[in-house]
Amino acid sequence: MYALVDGNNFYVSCERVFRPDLNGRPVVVLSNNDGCAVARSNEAKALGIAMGAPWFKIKHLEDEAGLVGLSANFTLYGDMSDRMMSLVAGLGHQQEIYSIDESFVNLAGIRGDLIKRSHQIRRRVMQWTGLPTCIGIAPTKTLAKLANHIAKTVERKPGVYPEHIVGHGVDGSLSQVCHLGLLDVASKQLLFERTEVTEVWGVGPRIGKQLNEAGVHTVLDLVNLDPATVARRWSVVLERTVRELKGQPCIALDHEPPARQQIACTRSFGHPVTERHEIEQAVTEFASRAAEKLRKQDHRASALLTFIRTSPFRRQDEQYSASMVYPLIRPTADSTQLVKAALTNLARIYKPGFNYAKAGVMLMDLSPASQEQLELGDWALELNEQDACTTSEAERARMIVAMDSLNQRYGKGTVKVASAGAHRTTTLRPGQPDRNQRNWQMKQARRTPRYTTCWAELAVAKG
DNA sequence: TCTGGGGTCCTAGGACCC
DNA sequence: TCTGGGGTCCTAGGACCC
Repeated sequence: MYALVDGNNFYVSCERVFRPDLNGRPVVVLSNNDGCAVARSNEAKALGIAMGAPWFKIKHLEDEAGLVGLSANFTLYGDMSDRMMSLVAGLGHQQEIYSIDESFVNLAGIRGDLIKRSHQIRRRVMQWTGLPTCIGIAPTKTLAKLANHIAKTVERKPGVYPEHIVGHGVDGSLSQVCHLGLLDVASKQLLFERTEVTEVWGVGPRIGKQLNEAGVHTVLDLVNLDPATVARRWSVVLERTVRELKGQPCIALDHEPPARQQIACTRSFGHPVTERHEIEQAVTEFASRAAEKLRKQDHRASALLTFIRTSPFRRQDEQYSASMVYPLIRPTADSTQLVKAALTNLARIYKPGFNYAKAGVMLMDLSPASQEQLELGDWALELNEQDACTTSEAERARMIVAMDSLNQRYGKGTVKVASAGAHRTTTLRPGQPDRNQRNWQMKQARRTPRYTTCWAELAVAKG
């Protein structure tokens, strides 16, 4: 049995903990540059504000309906999330943190009344963090998500589900806590019949539309499909969803999720940017931050992608979008090298005369640092005096660690890479590179010699 | 002149999630 | 004027090899 616990209107609830005056009012939390709504209070949802609605289109509701728009504070939400997650973990023995506001909990081996236990956890989270939550319980993760949806809907929209099933009062009702495992077949069928198929985890707008066209409108319709047919007509992914809805677990709990396979840092500018140096500045920042995330998970990257693009929303503008991958022969987490790579890419794809709206840096082909250490050792042996940098590998490593801890302590961007000198070398990394690296190497060989950078230009930017 | 078939790897693109 | 920022997984098709 699995539980899915999630925070209601999470970002808005976090804000309300410190701004109780916002209770009962329509509130949205806005993305970077106050671009669009990424969280909505129930009151804001009732106004018909969609997820992702651009602020400039809903701003008029400030005057008309008392709507409050808040700029996001993701650091705060992250902290609140950590506290919530540690409390929720007490619900069972294993927890998978699925997103900033959601976690699955494995309830195997937990005896006693799961509903009472869930309500206790909800009360504790509320008492200790001020965050409201809902909990769905079921034999599979997909069903637990569905149960959670039902728990929220019962609370928010009375009348959607038959009253004789969802009940009233706290412990006997499906509001806030919904345990599908305890319901009889007929009741479940009724709930499924009243739930749109697009509410199912794994069914997005596209597949939803296709299902509708095939006459599948409700969860009940989907459950009743034959999995083999679904696999043939749609995909093995949707087949898994159908099986999970039937109660057959196909998606396991990841209580120790694997390290990220890629790391991205991208932003919209908020206003059209044409100046090359402005984009260079942004790309430098993105590469540095991505590198920090990379070191935090103790990995190295073997490739870096830089992209820039104009805004598809500005129809009157000529559109341009380009990206380029920079292969790193020796996997690295060194900010200087990564910034250098990002800027080299940028120089190749940047074209003057366009109104740029967005840029980003992605690190790819990540591998654990431990593996890298060995390779680093081998590589260092091959360095001859000509190739050697002014600082040693060990010094560089110490500097990176110092940089990260300063940034962590005094805030993002306290210390950053300002510029980098490049020294051409042609040393190739020995050992057995994996397939991707070999591929990168081949491409690299056709393109440019490798750059090694020095740490002489590390600059303190703030304070 | 006739022009296989199976396997693997890689990439791009599409779908989904929050 | 102003339209988020992350991620994952799967599949189809091309390139290449034997």
